[in-house]
Amino acid sequence: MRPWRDWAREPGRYDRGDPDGGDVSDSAQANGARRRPGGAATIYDVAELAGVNPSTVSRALGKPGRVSAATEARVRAAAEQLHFRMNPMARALPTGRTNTLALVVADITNPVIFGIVRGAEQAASAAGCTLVVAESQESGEAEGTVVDRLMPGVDGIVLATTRLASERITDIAGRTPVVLINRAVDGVPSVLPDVATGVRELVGHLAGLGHTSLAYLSGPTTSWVSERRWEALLDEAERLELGLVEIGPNPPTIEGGVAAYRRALASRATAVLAFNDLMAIGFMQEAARNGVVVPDALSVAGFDDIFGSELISPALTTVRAPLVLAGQLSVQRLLRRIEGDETDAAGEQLLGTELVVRGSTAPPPS
Amino acid sequence: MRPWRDWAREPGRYDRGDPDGGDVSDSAQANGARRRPGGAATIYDVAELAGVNPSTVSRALGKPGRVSAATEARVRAAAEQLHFRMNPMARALPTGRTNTLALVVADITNPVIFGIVRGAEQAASAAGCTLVVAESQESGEAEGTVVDRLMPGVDGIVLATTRLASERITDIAGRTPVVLINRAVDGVPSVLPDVATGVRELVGHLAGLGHTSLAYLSGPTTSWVSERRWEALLDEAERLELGLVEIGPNPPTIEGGVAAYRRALASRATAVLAFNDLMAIGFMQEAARNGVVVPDALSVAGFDDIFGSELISPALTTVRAPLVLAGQLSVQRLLRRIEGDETDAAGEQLLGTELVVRGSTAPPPS
DNA sequence: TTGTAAGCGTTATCAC
DNA sequence: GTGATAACGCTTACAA
Repeated sequence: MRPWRDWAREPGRYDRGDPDGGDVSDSAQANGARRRPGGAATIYDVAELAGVNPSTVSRALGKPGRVSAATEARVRAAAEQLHFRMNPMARALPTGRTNTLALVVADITNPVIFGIVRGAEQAASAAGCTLVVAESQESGEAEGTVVDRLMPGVDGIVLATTRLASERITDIAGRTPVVLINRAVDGVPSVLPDVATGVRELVGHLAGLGHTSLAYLSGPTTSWVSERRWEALLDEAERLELGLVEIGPNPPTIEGGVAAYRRALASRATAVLAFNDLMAIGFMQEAARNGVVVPDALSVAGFDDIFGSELISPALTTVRAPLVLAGQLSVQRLLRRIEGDETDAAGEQLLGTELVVRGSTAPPPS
Repeated sequence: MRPWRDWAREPGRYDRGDPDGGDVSDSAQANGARRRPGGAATIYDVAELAGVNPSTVSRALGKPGRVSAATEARVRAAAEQLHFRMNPMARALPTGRTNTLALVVADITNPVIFGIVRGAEQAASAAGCTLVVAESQESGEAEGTVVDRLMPGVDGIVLATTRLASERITDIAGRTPVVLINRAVDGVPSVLPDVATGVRELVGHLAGLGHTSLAYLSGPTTSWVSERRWEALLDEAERLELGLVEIGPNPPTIEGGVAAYRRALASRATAVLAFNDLMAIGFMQEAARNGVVVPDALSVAGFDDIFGSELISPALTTVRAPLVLAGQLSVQRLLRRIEGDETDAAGEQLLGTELVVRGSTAPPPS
């Protein structure tokens, strides 16, 4: 019996109990993995089995070269035999590192998110981190609450398409590492689509087809990207001397696209650009219901190239954004920040976009 | 300076029978300079400010009526003032409860998952729990690893469309609370679509249109639901005296549907039922590329009613499953299990499905 | 290289 | 009702 083992086993007042005072071998023997009631094996169990001190187990399993090869082998074997898994909570306490990252999104059901989630999950698990996903349901209020709740339990946060005010974001970024997706805030690292280029390509495509008056279905006022797309559109429209109207704000959903239909039609624009594909799809569905043929009577385009954009008929012309990549990069940058690497401190990382021309755009009716 | 604060700093705990009398205050001081990484307050800080013992803070913030109203108010005010957030890791250690649930899915990018994730996230956050999402990428191997890694850090696990072997699932369920979605295993609670009814409705619909030979595009052999659908199809085909062939196994993806195209066509079946909508969509896309008109030349149907099924042209006839509900219910059942409620111990919970007839099914060519 | 023991922030048990 | 303190499982100086 090891002295430290005795201490740990001694029934204190707050001992979860083991009525038979010390010998747990009966049930332990049978199961092999369940030494303590309700719990898994600990480094103490492993240490006992391997005949070493718990701290040695910690070292053997943690750092590679800190113990002798022979000891490490013994410890590994014992850990294996007991199905030992390190308790991340217990580890988090002394180290302050939880190896957990949070991804906060506005709306989980928006397909734009899927790519981001997948990329983030991949990058996180590749780094041995756990990813918690939370949804703010398009509400800045709810998002703040979510972030507050998550903060103490994670090493850092990726805010994707956040609806938070800039000051709030700065504040949060001051307390914990943060990376933004689809939003730029001074002093906070972010991963963004290259809005200007994407808009330029799309408007160029439309102008090339002969369109001279455009309508933009904007997203929520809280959407930074929607605002930026609008600004870029204004620049391009001015440069190419095209007519342009903004219709919105709208919810960034299918319903938002449906709701904007009449106003867009009333604008007499010959091409409608939606803030995102979801809105473009809703708009096209409503057009179809009203007997307006896309693209013959009206061209429609979106942004993001979500799942479904090539399914709808006609397939949607859109500006593809590398969503999976955005998820991956944001997590990688977050991890770098957590490691204390401040080299890319507050930069905006622009992701190239790609114009995908499909069936929903054509020359305007003559 | 509060006495308890001093005592907390004094050598205690493991320091049995060997009081070195030396003070640890130097290192304590050094640490005290920068409190917690991130500067967050602890219950000690709150207690100091409120002029009470840390344990009182714990009680005041934890259980409602365990302290006097006056004390509770003082504690709450102090906590507020310090922006105190309870450290979930520290709390998890003595309680064994992490208030974290895991959702493990085969493929995050499969739209079937979206509804499940959303429902699970809603139910979890409604219960004050954090949801970690992990992906097994359709590999049972990877799924086992993921589960092992997650287990010590969560209170329970929802396995959605798991690719694990039954014994492995039973084993996991023996170590931690588990609820299954789209999979039944003896002794483990599960949430399932009512396969038999859904299949009966769909086959009835097809038979009513005049189809007499059906082809089933099966999913992976590891997919429990795919197997069940096949069995139910066999029953129905037999009962209605219809021809039926199985084509597969296939990956449960768009590519899987594309790949199965030629074999399905060769079967001369007039109606093709895919294991899921994704495969049905892939199949329809390939049919379109080959000039085969759906539903005139061939009827196609799927299962799940994912986002995109009503977008594709013709819109897909499918058996809708209440995915969001499945996510919610599974988390609710998991929580009940975690609370120790064994009443619904190992039941299969069947969710009603709904036949959604759209444009992809029609009478067979005469 | 390995053992010793303090400490992470919280809860639970006991004593007053 | 509140204070005191061991314990949760792990890491990490410091000692040996």
